Amino acid sequence: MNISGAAKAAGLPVKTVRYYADIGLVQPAARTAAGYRDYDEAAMRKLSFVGRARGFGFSIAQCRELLGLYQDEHRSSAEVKQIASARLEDIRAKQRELQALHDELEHLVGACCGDERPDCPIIDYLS
Amino acid sequence: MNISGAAKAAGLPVKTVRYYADIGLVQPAARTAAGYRDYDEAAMRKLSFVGRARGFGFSIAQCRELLGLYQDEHRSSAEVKQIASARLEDIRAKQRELQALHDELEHLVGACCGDERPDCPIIDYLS
DNA sequence: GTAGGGCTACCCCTAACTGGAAGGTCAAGT
DNA sequence: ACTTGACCTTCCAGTTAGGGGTAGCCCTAC
Repeated sequence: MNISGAAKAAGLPVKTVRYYADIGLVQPAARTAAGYRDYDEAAMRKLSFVGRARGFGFSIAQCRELLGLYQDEHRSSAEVKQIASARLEDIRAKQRELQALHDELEHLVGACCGDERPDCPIIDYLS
Repeated sequence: MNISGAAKAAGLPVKTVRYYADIGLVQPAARTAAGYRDYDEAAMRKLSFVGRARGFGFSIAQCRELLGLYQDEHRSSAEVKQIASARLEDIRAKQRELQALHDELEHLVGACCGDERPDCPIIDYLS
């Protein structure tokens, strides 16, 4: 399978798949005589795996780690769980931060009458 | 006031203040004979304003826009409210996205027993 | 006069791509 | 056989919002 086929199958942009090959995250199985990247079943499964993990917000480094575990017959589920748990805690921290921001900004937006006059509690608050 | 004084007053790193000057977001009032950036009251108020707006997650481009309104005697509060409302909607969208991610990942982490065995629902799900 | 700290510009680095240019390749149509 | 257009390659540059480090002035205090 050439790069556009593999990209389509994994639901990723071609540029991204090329990028993953460049950084050694997911290498094509081979190159054709003309130098085209050639993806086999296994490589395409890895692409999909990474695509899904990225969708979950795992970083490239974390994807590399997960991919190592994915390919490791002797992995323990504890290792995977630890990475996922850390990511879950990241998400919770981000949620708390966003909530505080949301509440404050909502308060400001609610206090601004939004008419023609230049008086604005949002500007006042930021000043 | 020199750059470190202005930075301290605005609660920003010196590098950041220099960066804001470089991109024309907040220019110093003048340069000394030696080429040092010189911040007056107005410039320092703008620095603080931007610092606070950045703390709210407004992008540099949005800060530029807000700063324009901040300095505009004839602004309407509606313009400001619109920018802040858009940002609020950004935050809400991000929150919804994070919540979905959180729930899914929490489910996966909960389903993983996390022991020595290689069987792992997280890996299974990503594959 | 010299030691120290502060200031300047300059360049490279980050994450994870994205866009574009220049050039080679492939398959279909004429 | 030739051409066209889509596809592939590599490489370079840019994105956000600065951070880190260096070399070389500058200013103040002792």
